[in-house]
Amino acid sequence: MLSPLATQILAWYAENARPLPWRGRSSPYAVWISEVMLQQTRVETVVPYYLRWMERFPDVVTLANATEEEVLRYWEGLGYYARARNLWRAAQKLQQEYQGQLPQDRAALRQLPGIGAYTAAAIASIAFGRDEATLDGNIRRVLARLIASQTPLRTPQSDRELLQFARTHLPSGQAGEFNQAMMDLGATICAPRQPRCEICPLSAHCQAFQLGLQNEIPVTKPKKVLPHYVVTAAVIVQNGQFLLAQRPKRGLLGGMWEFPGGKCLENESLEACLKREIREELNLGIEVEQPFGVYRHAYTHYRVTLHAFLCSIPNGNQPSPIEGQALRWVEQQELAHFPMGKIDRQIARQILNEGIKCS
DNA sequence: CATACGTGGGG
DNA sequence: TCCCCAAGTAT
Repeated sequence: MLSPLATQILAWYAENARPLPWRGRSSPYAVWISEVMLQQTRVETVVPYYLRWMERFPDVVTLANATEEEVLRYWEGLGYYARARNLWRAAQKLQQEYQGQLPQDRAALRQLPGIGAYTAAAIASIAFGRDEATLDGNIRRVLARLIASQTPLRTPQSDRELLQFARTHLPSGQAGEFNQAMMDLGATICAPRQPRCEICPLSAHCQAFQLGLQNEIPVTKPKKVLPHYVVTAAVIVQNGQFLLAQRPKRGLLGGMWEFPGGKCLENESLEACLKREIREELNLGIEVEQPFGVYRHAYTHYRVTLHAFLCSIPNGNQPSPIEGQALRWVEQQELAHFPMGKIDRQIARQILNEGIKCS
């Protein structure tokens, strides 16, 4: 027996499901890739990446046998790059331990790198028809409004309440549809701001709407102010080649390539900062020749203003990475082959556009 | 349990 | 310009 709420949302979904490339007769692999790409990322952003990815890595084995570098290149621009490396590692685990097939069980899925509580239940329900409820940002907001929950979202207490409610309405055999329907509803009607309650198929079941509280719910925790850092980067040119360094596998932009540099200390000049950073990281003395560009960027938890400088190396010195990071001298035309975050890609593009004189 | 982790679009 | 936030996960 379906609950009236489940009946309503499934009927709405049957008419209003967004036509997305991973919907329809998609493989479990396709569902997996789409779910990971969609983590904290908008549908419109994901679609072109998804299509390119599936063209190049159509199945688990193809992905497992690719290089990490190429995987990151296909991910470049999507952000949260640990997702790409985890996908690649998970593919290798699937190839070795599961004959290249995704497991169908939520608990087994949960053991793969990059698959957490949400994604495990999403794949189990969408790709394998399992009766699993799940919570993402959209579903949390929809459910919180349905029960007019005053509990701040993304807390263990809130998740317990919401998951319990979701399970009582989960239509057996149609959990995947139910979960996707809730997400589509959250994305298109039950929006964070200005929800369109007048056309919502669930308004008759929605306590927040009945109470006129749809703009007050869900309750969210106050945000913190983002710190701002001034950083420098060196475009080091020698014999027509540019020096690139690979970032550590863990942490910000893990495994991506960059023009080396780092954070300025208090009261430190840009040039002094750059020389110090290059000395610390590469045990290398450089000559700072001229300003190359200024780039502003906001990451999730801080902002940066990056000052890039054209630099040279006096008389035959050579860089030697202190932290064991990889270094490469790269021709202009090769820059495109190295996965980079947004700022470094902008610098690389500018190098190509301007055609740097080589010393 | 709090924090780190990217980027782009909309108001 | 600035703030919000979007199909979360790992530590």
